[in-house]
Amino acid sequence: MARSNLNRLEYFVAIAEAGSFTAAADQLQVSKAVVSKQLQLLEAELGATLILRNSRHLHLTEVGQSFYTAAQASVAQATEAYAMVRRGQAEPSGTLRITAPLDLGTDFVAPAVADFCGDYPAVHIDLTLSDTRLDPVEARFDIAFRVGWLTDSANIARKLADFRQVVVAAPELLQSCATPEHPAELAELPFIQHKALPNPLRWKFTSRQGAAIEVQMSPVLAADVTTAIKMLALKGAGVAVVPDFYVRRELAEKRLIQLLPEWDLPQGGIYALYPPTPYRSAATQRFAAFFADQLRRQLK
Amino acid sequence: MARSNLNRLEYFVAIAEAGSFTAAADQLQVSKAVVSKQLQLLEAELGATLILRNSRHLHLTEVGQSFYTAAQASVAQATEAYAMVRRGQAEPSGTLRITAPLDLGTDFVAPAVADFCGDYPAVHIDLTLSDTRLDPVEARFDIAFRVGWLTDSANIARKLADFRQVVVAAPELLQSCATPEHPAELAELPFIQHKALPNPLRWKFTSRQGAAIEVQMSPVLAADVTTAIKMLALKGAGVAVVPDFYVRRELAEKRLIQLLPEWDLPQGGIYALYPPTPYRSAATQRFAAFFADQLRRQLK
DNA sequence: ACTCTGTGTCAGCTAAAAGCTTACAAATGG
DNA sequence: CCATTTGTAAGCTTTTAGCTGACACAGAGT
Repeated sequence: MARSNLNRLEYFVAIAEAGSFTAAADQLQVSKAVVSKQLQLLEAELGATLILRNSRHLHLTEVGQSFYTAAQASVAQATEAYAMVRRGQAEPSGTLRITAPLDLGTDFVAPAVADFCGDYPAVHIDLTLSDTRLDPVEARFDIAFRVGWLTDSANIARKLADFRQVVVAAPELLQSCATPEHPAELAELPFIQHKALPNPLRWKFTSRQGAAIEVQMSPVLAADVTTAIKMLALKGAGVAVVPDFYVRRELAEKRLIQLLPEWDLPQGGIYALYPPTPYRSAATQRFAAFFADQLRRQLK
Repeated sequence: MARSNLNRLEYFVAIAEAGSFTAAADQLQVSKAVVSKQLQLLEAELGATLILRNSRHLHLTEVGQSFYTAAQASVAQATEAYAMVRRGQAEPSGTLRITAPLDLGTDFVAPAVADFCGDYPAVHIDLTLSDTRLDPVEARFDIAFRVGWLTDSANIARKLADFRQVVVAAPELLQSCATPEHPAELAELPFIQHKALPNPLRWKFTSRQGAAIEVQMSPVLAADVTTAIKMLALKGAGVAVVPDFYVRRELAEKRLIQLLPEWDLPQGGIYALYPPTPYRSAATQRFAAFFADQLRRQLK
């Protein structure tokens, strides 16, 4: 006995509803010969005659009637399933799971999330801020934002922006010790170490003229979270290296001073990481675009 | 956007339920490569990722979840539709519409129907007795029994038995007039005419020795129903030509006498007529077999 | 009785799927 | 670190869906 073929249900239902093979063919956008043959195949699969037909009229047999009832329900349900997903693709909805590092997360992602939710009330956002780099597929995130440098992974990455790292210190600290004129002098200053970095004490400076120097810092404090680093630096506990975007306001308000502005540290990137799926939900796409836009505007 | 292909729903549901592509492939009896590709095609049709997968684990995305719910329902309904019909094909059920001529109907079909209903309570039989030859497809009969000779039609016929026609008269009648020794003498006797026959007065007799003669009867009475003919003959109203199977008991009980037993009239057949469908319901097939068997046994 | 028109079916063909097998990369458990 | 399992890719074969054009049939209307 032949295996069932659900597509034929669609043909049968169309015939039953259209009232003729020709009409069904038009509706399904195929030739009437196809409709005819598909029904024959369906009847063969079932071993039963569903439709009595001569070239003028057609009506369902008794089995045809009961088969129609069930088939119609199935096809309607299937159509609904397709429509549901496609509708969801067009109009963002559902839950969006996002993770980001604490710094970027608090200052940029969280406000964006708030704005986005206002625009798309059908979307529910679940935001997880953590400096441990959570894997999108492992932890089921739709988007994972990254700051810095990407480790190799199977995920799909898109760079949203570059950022500079800057050496900063509180004005109070600079009163007690001389403002350094050269990177080498930093080794003498108390340094606040970021433990989450791969090599938190060794920094490579490059001057605009092309000179390069690596400096080994002397840690007085350590933290594994950039927010804490910033707080410590603000309190004058020491010198710290932080992303520029994260201390924009503090620099502007002179609560932190950038040291050695003539020397550059390695640039990093702000990335969006997606699980390696061929298609992304409308909500995902929309939020990613929304956030990239907002970020670009603020960092300009 | 690609048109929907309901078969893929079955693949998707199988994957989701089996928990792996390999298991789903086994269950569907196809290679795993096919399962993989079909899911990719489904995702392409939908423009959404349904299943997050790496070579070790897989789990549904959010859209995948809701799609699964609907798809599962659809597939289950479809399977049920198929099963329903196939079950019906295996185990007779439903309504069986039968028509038969009055004579055959009362004496043979009706008792068979009674017995059959006892054996198959799931079958409901709708029996229509009428000497007007109803068309199976026109009047939606599953089986139409015919006695005599078939006119050309698109329907499917199967001969169940032969029958002889016999000339009969009541013993009372034969007291008032001499028992005929030769067909020609019948022309002198009062004849009961069957108006439903194409040529009810002209009968061709054949002797065992090969002699043939056509006789033109002289009607005294006419009826369009064999039951009435028999009744009239029993009352001694005249001579009549009737199918042998219809007067077996009366002949055995000597309430009717067969005239000219050495001469034969044209033989006819008892037929079952079906609408011209490629497949017949289990109930139809079963009843036809049942009836043919019972008929054969009684006419032996 | 006729043709005319629209209907379902058949035959023969082409193109597109569905399917298999083999090979391979990634992940995991010993 | 190897053995094993799992999903995917590539190349190929077979099956199916689909088209067109011809045909037989049933009514409707001259």
